[in-house]
Amino acid sequence: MALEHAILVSLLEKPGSGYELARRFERSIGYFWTATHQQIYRVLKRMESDGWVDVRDVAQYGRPDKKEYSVAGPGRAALAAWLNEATEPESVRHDLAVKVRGAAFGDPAALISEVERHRQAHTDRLAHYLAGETRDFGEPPAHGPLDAERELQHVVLRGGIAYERMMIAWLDDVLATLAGFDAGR
Amino acid sequence: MALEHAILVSLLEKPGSGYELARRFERSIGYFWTATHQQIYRVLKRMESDGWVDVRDVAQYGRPDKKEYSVAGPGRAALAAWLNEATEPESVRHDLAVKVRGAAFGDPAALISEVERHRQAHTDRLAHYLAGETRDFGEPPAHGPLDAERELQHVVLRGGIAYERMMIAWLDDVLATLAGFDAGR
DNA sequence: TCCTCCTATGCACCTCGTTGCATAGCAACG
DNA sequence: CGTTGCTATGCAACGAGGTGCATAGGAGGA
Repeated sequence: MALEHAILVSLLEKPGSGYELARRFERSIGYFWTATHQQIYRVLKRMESDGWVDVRDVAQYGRPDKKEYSVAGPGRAALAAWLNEATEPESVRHDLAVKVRGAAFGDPAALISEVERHRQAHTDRLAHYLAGETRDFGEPPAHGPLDAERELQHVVLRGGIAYERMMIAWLDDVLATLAGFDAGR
Repeated sequence: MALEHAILVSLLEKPGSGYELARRFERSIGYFWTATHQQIYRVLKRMESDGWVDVRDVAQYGRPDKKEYSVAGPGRAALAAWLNEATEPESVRHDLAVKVRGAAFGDPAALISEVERHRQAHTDRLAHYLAGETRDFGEPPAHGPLDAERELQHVVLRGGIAYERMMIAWLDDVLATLAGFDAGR
């Protein structure tokens, strides 16, 4: 389980509340690790009782108070230990691939609109990534070329961009294959 | 949940026992949808009681008897319904991406061997895919160019190949980034 | 003969993840 | 003043998924 480690990384990048973490998991972090607010609150409780994070009540004006979490020593140690631990690549799960193979036993042409829907979703996400790259990494950093945090965030984003481009190209391949059945009928 | 649909597709391609399905999920199907034998047996029971599949006891010599499952009418209908249903892209989970961003708060160089391990795994899998492609799709099919089942299996395999190539290229990008910190120190 | 391995099926338990719901403060709008 | 909507936290229940273990037939080797 890497959710607790993903939370540690996010809190090291910037301390915040459960609610703020949940919103980060809808954007940057969530592009390669998803979590709902329920999971996050539950795991934060456990991490707090394990001494991995510290909590601080923060009064806010114009909105409800919040609990701001930050990483404590044992949390840092746990993250360091996990980084040195060998983990297997996460299992891939593409329901669309199941559908494509299943289309052989139904109407392949009926799948075209579904594939196009997925293609659109990946195109949108790619545009979003590219906009984020220009915004956050377009200019060389003011504090020298060796800011590890920034460089590593950028290489992860480049991974997301490569993934979306690969998916769009593959979905075009799928569409061409499906169109071939139509034409050849 | 697509496990039941993945099982339906696999049984339509070829009827078999839970044990055989489990081994298929370790190879072809398992490249884009994973499942343990426990999940498979459990779901097969449910599918049987729902009338999605038929069972046939098969006596074997030199090994224990087995139950051979095949898809029944309601199962076919359920698959067709699912194919016409809009599903969201599965959420991606790359623990390595979490590690890469986490490396900013530890020793980036310590991550190199872990990244290289993953790169090797993806290289191995790519070689396996390419061998399978040559074996299964190298020759044009004897029964005409419009065998939908074969064509669709091939396009899914091409997706796997594209994924592995993308991952290898990205891992090289990560390694170059990590090496940059070492050199610049 | 015993040990190990492969085929084949299954139970019990536990964790992870999701859904639905509840509560509560405050802002903005009609 | 009521409704809607955003911030913020949390409980309860359920289903999916994974680990460990158990059983059982037969093959093959030490």
